[in-house]
Amino acid sequence: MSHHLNVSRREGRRAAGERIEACPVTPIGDIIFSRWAPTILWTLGQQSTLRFNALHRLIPGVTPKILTARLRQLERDGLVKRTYHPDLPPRVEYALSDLGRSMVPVLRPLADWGRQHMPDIEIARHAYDSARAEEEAWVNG
Amino acid sequence: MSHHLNVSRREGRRAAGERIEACPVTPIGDIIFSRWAPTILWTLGQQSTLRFNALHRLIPGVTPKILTARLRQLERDGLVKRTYHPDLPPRVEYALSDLGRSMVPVLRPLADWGRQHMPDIEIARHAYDSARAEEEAWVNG
DNA sequence: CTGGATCCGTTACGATACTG
DNA sequence: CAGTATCGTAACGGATCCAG
Repeated sequence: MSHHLNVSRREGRRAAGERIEACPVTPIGDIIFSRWAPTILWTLGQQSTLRFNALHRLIPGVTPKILTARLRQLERDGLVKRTYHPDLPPRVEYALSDLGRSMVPVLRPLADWGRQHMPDIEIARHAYDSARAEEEAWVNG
Repeated sequence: MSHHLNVSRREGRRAAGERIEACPVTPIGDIIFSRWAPTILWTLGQQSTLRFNALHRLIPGVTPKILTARLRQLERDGLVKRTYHPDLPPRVEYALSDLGRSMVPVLRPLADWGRQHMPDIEIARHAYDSARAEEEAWVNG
């Protein structure tokens, strides 16, 4: 998955009696855990086709290097189609493949959950940090 | 996002007229993009509570170090509850919070998509690699 | 023995600059 | 316009070590 893409997928030896369904998300980890992949898919899903620099402008924070790397990965995975037009200046258009388009709706529940619960997470973080700070102050007397 | 957790979330300046909904997945990237976070959430979702080493055994491939780090993060985010029992030997139990439990079903569509389309992705990868290899052979004469 | 922490190497990422 | 080159950072993976 992006970093650590080359993970040893060795089988886990299960103790007898332990019977838990393996995490079903793991297989697509390579896609989902990549830093910008979901954002790229989402953005391409909003616009039928986009040129490299357009995509770059629409995704603030990503650098050309990373954007290139993710697009190549998504192209290899068959989620994105890259079309090179040998014009002057050169023109390259990116679009979702059918496979890529099928993934976009899947991101929805994730996004909805985020919108709904992000505030709770922020609160939890502040609470945790406060508790840790207090704890530390107590130790340092 | 685990790696690169400390990402500058600077606003992107949009060119006038470009009107695209920002990727709604980004806000929960810190949670979802972490290498083991979904797996941990999923595994805890199957079992009401689990001890550290039990969790370790159930998630093959993760090292104690990483497992600890992710559990701390998820605890800070309010998704996981950590309970320390000062027994001998010591006992630490991990379980999902209500917030954490609410996230598990969200992973479903992702998992289903993966099960359905993973073969297509494998095929696309082989096709891409073959094309590249052929191309290279052509260049090298 | 359990629940970690430390040391060290690898690799994805990020920032800036430069090129066909 | 569409990337590539170079460099530094930080999250991960493996192995080992440690305290209660």
